[in-house]
Amino acid sequence: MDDNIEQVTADHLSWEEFMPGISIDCVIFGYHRRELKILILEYKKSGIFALPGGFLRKNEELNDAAKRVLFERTGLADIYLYQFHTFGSLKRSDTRPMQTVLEKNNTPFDDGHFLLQRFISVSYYALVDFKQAEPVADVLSDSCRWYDTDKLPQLMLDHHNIFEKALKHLQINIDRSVVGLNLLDDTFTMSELQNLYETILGEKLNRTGFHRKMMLSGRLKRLGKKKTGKPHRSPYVYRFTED
Amino acid sequence: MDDNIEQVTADHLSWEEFMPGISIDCVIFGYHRRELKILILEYKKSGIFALPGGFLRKNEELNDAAKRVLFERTGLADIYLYQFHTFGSLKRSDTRPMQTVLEKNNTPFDDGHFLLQRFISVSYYALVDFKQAEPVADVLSDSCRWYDTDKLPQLMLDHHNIFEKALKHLQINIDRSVVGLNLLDDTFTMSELQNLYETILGEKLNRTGFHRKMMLSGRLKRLGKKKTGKPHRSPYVYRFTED
DNA sequence: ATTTTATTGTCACACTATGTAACAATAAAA
DNA sequence: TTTTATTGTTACATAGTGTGACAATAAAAT
Repeated sequence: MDDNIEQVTADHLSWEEFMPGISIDCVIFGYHRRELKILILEYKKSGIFALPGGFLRKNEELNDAAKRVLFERTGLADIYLYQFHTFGSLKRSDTRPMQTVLEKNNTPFDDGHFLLQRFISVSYYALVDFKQAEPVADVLSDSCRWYDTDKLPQLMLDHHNIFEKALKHLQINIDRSVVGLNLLDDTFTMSELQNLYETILGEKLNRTGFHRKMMLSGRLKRLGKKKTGKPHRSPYVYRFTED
Repeated sequence: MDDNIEQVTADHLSWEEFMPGISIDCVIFGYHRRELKILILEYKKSGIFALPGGFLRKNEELNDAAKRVLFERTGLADIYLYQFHTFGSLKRSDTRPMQTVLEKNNTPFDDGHFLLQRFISVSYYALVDFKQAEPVADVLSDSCRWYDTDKLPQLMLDHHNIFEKALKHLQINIDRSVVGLNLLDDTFTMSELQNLYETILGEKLNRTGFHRKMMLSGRLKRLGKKKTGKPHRSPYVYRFTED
């Protein structure tokens, strides 16, 4: 990354590099200890929470812009990304939260400031390895942190709608091995995979049926046994085959 | 509609009413005589074909803009519309086709003309009653006509990609009764419904299995018998129940 | 009036997928 | 050696789907 938001905000003319009116928002999913998590930014001293986002450069592919946002917030490249919807409600035009953010940052602005436009948000969800990601706040933010999806703070504008729609798409796509591949460790037990499913779907699944379905799918390769140190039969570990 | 494109093109300042860089494209599906069709515009004297599209007014809901485009091209309101993807490839930035269109229309323009920007296209597909729609060309076009989806002309920019992605989404959504409801007459025979499925999916389906699945779905109400005037048993006619 | 024709509605059977309970295997603690 | 909790597997019932067979029928052909 040879540019960053700090340079951009320091020089208002730099906003000229971006397409006006188009923003990119990312629902970045991680998974740890039976909890589904997403990354949330907190703007400085404002108590305003938002999904990580960014803008589209005038000579940049739309999907590349989403990858760039991902990289800037997590340090990770080659992330699974899926564009699931574009949000264009007029309710998104409320500029008060962003005015508050700019004030708290002591950033001078007028009504025509780039960040105070109406934005159409092209939204992606991403699947990342919770352990590998290193969340980084942007210049306007104090923090970029993981939040359990069942304990989210109140989010700016329609960002909670965006999250809910992303989760619905994730639930529909759960049977693609890319979901387990990106949210779990490289190898895992059948119980760990079932726990992931149950967390994402928000419901208990039958153990026998789940086991059979996964084995018949042909997407899992059984490796050795795993020592759990617990007083019962030790489970096999599995890995996803490429598909 | 109290505005139209004629007024807009006559007065360059009117482009100020629209969000820059954002366009809306519609894949408008119809069905007639076992053929799936979409509406295609032909720009005046240029041999350039394109999907019907439009732009987003600064104070307009994104979905309302799509409805407006639909109404302008078909005269129909209350159409089934589904936003399926947003296209933002740099390949869309090639302004030569639109320059040709403007030249053929004897419209003076410079490099900064509204229509010669890079546009991000928010794309919808629509399902309309082929018999009720009355296709209307816009000012830049000679015609707005139905084309069989298996005999499409070469389309501008990435419009063929857009069509293909719309068709994939239609195929995935085919089991929602809204598809049959909007593409068939109010009442229909089982064969007519099966023909629609086969046309959309591009494959033959088993008659017995199709019949059974439809009846078990609970989405069909059997009405009376239909006189076909043909030398064999006459079929029942059905109607979709609301869901 | 009877037979022929093509299509429709339904049934029967096989096969697959899924929900559920039961039971044996097992690793470590008791 | 027994107990405990979890895992892997099997068995059976139920639901869904693919396929062929056959009777019902509306109008044309005889």
